[in-house]
Amino acid sequence: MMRHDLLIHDEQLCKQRGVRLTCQRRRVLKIIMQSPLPVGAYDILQKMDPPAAPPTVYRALDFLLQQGLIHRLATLQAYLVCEHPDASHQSQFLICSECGQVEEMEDSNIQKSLDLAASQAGFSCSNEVVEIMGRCVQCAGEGH
Amino acid sequence: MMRHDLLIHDEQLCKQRGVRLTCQRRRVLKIIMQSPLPVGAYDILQKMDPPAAPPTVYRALDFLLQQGLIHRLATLQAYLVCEHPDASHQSQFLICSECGQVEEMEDSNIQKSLDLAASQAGFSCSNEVVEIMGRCVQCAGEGH
DNA sequence: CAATGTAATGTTATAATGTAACAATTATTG
DNA sequence: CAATAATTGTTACATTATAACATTACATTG
Ligand SMILES: [Zn+2]
Ligand SMILES: [Zn+2]
Ligand SMILES: [Zn+2]
Ligand SMILES: [Zn+2]
Repeated sequence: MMRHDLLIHDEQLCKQRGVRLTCQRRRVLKIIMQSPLPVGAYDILQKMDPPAAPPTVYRALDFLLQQGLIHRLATLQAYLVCEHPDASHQSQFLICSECGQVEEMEDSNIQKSLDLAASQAGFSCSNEVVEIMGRCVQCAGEGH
Repeated sequence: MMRHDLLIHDEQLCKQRGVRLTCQRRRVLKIIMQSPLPVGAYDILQKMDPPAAPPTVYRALDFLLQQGLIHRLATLQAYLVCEHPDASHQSQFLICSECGQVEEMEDSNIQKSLDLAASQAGFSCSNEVVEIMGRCVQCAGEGH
């Protein structure tokens, strides 16, 4: 279920940026990529083979977040790959409470409405968290 | 700095709804109201006098959240009073990274854009988390 | 290459947030 | 009052994340 092309893409991206996608960082990234659902830091930790300690995982996560290769869901305290890691972007997430699937959106209308409301309040945004919980189209289709 | 009228309002609201704003729940609510900034569960715990154990605080928080008397900020893992607890509502929060102040908004444009994007994806929302980090108008004004 | 400085990792311990499970108590109802 | 339900007390533990310091790998430059 992993997209190998995405990993290669991320590697090239890091090379272009002059940052190092080291062994540990790549291992963590691969674990996240191989998961069909967002994974917690300790889920990743368990899948580390050979084993690792929490700081190793969290450092890798920090790096991957900084490089925009993954996102963190604040409501789930879990991590998932970014599908469009080329440019820095603000995403919105649709999180299905039933199957756990998450869809990453980049909706410009949402973006505009957020920026407008913030600027009207004199607020200058640095980061926007939008996480919508509910039922995805598949789960909603399967009856109540 | 606490709004006593809000506490009275919340008490009446609970009475109307036939739910019990018990002693422990009121103590937790008052602690949150008295704090100028969002408070963590363990901050509340420390302020409980006479002392209490974590489950006591979390149960009270669960109740207050269910009744809509407080909100939880997923990004901060902290709690703050709702200023308009009368009707169930979706809020958006402006969180200042500098001073920690949080402003609760109920922006209908944001609401609409979220609902539209979700429905276009066939997604039925149950709960929406919108937390915008940045600098508030005061802190942005104070130079650099 | 050797010396040096920087970046990354290893390791141990601990902090911070939240919950499970069951007993005891209090409030409500018939 | 007896029975029931709701709330609270208590202990222990689960989960998520970080601090602090030692060690290793990498890069730079003389
Ligand atoms: Zn993305
Ligand atoms: Zn689903
Ligand atoms: Zn509110
Ligand atoms: Zn501020």
